[in-house]
Amino acid sequence: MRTLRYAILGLVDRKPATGYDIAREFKEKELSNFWSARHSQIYPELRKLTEEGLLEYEVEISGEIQEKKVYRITRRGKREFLAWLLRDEVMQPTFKDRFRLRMYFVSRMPSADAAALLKSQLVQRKRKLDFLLESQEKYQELPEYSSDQFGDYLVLRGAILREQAYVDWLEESLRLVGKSSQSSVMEQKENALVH
Amino acid sequence: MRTLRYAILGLVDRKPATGYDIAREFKEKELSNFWSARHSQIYPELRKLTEEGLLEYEVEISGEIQEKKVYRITRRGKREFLAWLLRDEVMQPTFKDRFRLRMYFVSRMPSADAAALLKSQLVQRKRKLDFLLESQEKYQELPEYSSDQFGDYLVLRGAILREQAYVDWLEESLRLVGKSSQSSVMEQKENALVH
DNA sequence: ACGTGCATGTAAAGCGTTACATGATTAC
DNA sequence: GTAATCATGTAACGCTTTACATGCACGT
Repeated sequence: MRTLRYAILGLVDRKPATGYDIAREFKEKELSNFWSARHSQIYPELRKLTEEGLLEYEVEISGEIQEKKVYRITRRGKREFLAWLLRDEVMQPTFKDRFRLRMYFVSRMPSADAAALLKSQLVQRKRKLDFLLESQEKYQELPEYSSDQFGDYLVLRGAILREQAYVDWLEESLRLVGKSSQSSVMEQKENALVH
Repeated sequence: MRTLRYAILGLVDRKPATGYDIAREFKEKELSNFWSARHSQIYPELRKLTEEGLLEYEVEISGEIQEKKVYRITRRGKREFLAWLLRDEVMQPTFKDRFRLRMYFVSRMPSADAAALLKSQLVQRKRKLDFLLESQEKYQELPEYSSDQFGDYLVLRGAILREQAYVDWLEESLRLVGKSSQSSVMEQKENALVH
């Protein structure tokens, strides 16, 4: 699929960058909500892209000695990136999610443990959602289509809707675990042991 | 992380199964919304789990000759699975999504192409959502906590909320692309070329 | 007889994480 | 001086997909 390749091309197309810059985008920025890679994957990919003539770099000096390679996209790079960008793809059937997998097996654990796991996720997801909602405040009005901010805004909205749905699901699940386990035979036994 | 290992343990714990059965769960069932694997990964994993004493199998004959290995979970397998199930994990920071990555770079493509890509995804996601909503109709009432159906129901609800949020995001994005590009300079040039 | 589904495996290549490795710059 | 950040790489290992490979069972 070579997705990382195109993610890097796109980032460098937005703005010339070093490998370190790219790693930071994947770690801290909006982008990290739907793609990421470590520097150990990025540096070899930058090299490959340069060898293929899709990127080129200039060496800059920061301070006295330290060199950094600032990559720019080439005309061929732009062309290949645009071709990828316009490809209409079938949707990914599976978004792997370990927590959902655990919940699939929820009946194998005592309902108190299920509730604890759900609450822990809920705290984390809510924190994430709050952070995203704060980021949204930077946008007082809709950015112009042709600016990079427009893409930033679209995917930020996507992340917010996604996290909100996750939070809704966790809260609903917590309610259902409470409701369903109250009446269950298994739980009556558990309660009998506790009281 | 060895997630596949535990997914398989859990499935076999729910119900004795062959490798083929497991592959089918990952391909067609609710489970496929948040985890999957191909038979080429499943068969070696089943072998490893058997060698480690977490699974065991009996050979059954279907028809005259064809053998199939029906796996059951062992007591040690149950113990290890439960230990995994109760582990409280930090949330995955990134759910990789190629389509969102494309939209991050939306300003690099003409807005007509962006709209076309969004519409294509929308059709696919709506179809998926409809399928999930249909599946939900099977549940006339909340399954009992201790039944496998309870987990099925929880993750089905999760999938529905997730897909609904995706659909909402796509529709909102389509509106924003229309709105923002109407007034943009770039788009006026595009229109000038068309008319 | 033929096609679809059942059933099980291996091999190669690609993708991704963790760990190994090194050194400069900057702010306190 | 020292800690955090900037900066670039490689190696080993694990996970995942695609392709290669084989054969039986069942319905029409």
